[in-house]
Amino acid sequence: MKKEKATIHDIAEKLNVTASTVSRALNDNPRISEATKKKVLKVAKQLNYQPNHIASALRSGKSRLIGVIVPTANRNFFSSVIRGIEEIATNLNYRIVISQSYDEFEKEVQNVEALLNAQVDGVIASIGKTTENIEHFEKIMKKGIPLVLFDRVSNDLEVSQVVIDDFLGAYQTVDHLIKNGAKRIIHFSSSQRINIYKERKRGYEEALKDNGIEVDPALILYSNMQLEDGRKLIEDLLKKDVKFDAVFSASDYAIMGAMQVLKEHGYKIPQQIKLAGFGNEPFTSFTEPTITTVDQKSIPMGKITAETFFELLNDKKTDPMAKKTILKPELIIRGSSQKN
Amino acid sequence: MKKEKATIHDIAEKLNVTASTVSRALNDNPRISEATKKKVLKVAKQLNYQPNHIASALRSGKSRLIGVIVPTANRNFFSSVIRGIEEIATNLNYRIVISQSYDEFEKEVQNVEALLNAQVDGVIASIGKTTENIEHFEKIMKKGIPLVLFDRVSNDLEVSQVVIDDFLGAYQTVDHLIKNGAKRIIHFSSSQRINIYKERKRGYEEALKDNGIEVDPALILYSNMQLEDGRKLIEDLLKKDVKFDAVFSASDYAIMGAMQVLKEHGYKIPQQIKLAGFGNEPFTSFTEPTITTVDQKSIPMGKITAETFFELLNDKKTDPMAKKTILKPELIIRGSSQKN
DNA sequence: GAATTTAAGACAATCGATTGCATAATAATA
DNA sequence: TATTATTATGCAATCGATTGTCTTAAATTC
Repeated sequence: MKKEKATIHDIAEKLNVTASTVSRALNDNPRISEATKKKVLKVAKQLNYQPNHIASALRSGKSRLIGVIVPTANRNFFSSVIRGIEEIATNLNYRIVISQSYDEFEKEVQNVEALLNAQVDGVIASIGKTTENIEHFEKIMKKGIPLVLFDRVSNDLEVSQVVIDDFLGAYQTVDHLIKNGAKRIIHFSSSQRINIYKERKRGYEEALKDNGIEVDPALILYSNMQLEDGRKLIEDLLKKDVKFDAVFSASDYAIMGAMQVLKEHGYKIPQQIKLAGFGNEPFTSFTEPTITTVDQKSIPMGKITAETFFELLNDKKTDPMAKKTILKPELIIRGSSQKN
Repeated sequence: MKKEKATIHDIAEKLNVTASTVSRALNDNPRISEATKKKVLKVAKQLNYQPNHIASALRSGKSRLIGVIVPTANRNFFSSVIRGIEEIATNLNYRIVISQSYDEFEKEVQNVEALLNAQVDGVIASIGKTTENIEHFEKIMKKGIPLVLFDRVSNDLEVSQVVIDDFLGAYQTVDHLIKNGAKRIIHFSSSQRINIYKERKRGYEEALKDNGIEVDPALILYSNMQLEDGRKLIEDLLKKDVKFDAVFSASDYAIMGAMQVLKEHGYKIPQQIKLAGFGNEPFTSFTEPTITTVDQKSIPMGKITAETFFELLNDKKTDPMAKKTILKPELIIRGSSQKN
């Protein structure tokens, strides 16, 4: 009953060959005859041999581990990307190691260190909100292992990345709001150091211009874009009696807060004020009215990120070009933005 | 510029000691003098030494990796538990390896195999819906490494587990519905092979009995409890003209579907029909009315699961008692269930 | 049939850290 | 001072798989 795990040496002994032969046989090396391979495979099964990845990793330098860094694992977007990554990785017999930065620069740096120490074969990450410099990511690249960024990326890093076309998503949304009668559109944004917010704002501005509406900086409000922020911003606007007929938020949470306050004040959505968010969080289809938003293609993004990662991993060329994949977002038109 | 990673041998050479001394010094072994330890630490920093976890893992048999198996990473509950686990694990300098079973038995078995091959130091898991037998989990236990189950557990396994008191959560919810005037309460449930659903049903039944209401099996409906299931079940009831004044669903998604259909048919919630779900999914606080539900304490559950795991890991006793932690759920009373 | 390839394995070093046992040097004890 | 304990390291094996080089025997070529 003693289940001592079998090693290649046990197999070797049983067949009167050496461990190297067994190793090569198991790896389908052409230097080993078919007959021997068959025998090895048979004994391996018989002994219930399970390869020791750690030993293999030590010698070969490949751990079959991918480090994944996200700000937080329990936001729908990130957990969906993780889901996508995991699916691809598992199929290729790789494992993913998750770590969270909590949007803290310090933790992000620590996470990179920890993952490198764990000898991951590469890293997939989405940059935290407070990340100031990117030396830790450069360290990964210097090691010569693949690094792929998704969604929250950095322009300072010559590295493969997967994003959605935030500009386009915002542009289409604002254009849609205008086509449905909106003229004075508030925009909720956040730190312009973060690409996605900069791009969404740009999309907002361009859509206004293209529709002959002047951009009024006073209508662009910056916050952390949580639900509470959305509430406060709208309450402020109402207090100051600022006139507006629509809100385009770069975050679904903030637009949710906005909608709550507007409804509390008796405004009719979408008749008096139209709303649109960004992210297609699950709750946006459960509210009343349902919220128009932009789908970020999170699961496909995870899959494509993983695929990009494996391309890099298998690409033996010395300096693989940094490849930028831009996914097309999808405007999901729902009740909060319809004409009357 | 060549950044060859330093090993303990490099440190040893520089100090004219052996690698074993360096290893012991780094591990703060009492057999090494303070003076030497200081010197080693200094040179280690100077060479930017980073320990190779793989090498250490091979020799010591400890990978500092925890395998985590969940049905899906992108459901709020699971991603929150993952978040909690990660937080604790990271603090203890452990890494977590995520894999998803997609509620498929086959995948779950494969995941266990893969994690064991990756030499994880233990496994934390929530069992899939279709899991028929538990041999794969027994295999983990036979290996003598910790296994902790959370939420979806198995009574057949003598293993530490962390759950919420599903019975209590359901009981309190149904009691609350009755106290608010409900008399004929529908219950949405799912496979009775899964503990949590069995317990929730039991809580429902007990609460009815304790309030002098007879349990009517016709009012208990079984499904997969997705949103669509909730819709269908309610549509059926309305078609059949079944009378009821409340619905208690073991899933928030199903109750959401129910609410949609009821509102579409002109029913007033909660005046005519009261609703309550289970899980405290984020969307339940954004609907109209907001949905009464039971909070499952997902992040604490993750943390406690991880803590239980580490207790087991550090417990050198041969046969640590399987420890069952039962968290108290929290009934979150919202608009969908209030008296008139 | 001698010379040269080729095929199939064996041998042994290696990856980097850990650890049981041995040893040298020093301190404590008789 | 001789003897025993103690302290601080060194030595070498080990974890399990991988891989460059070498060897042997069979196959091919002329």
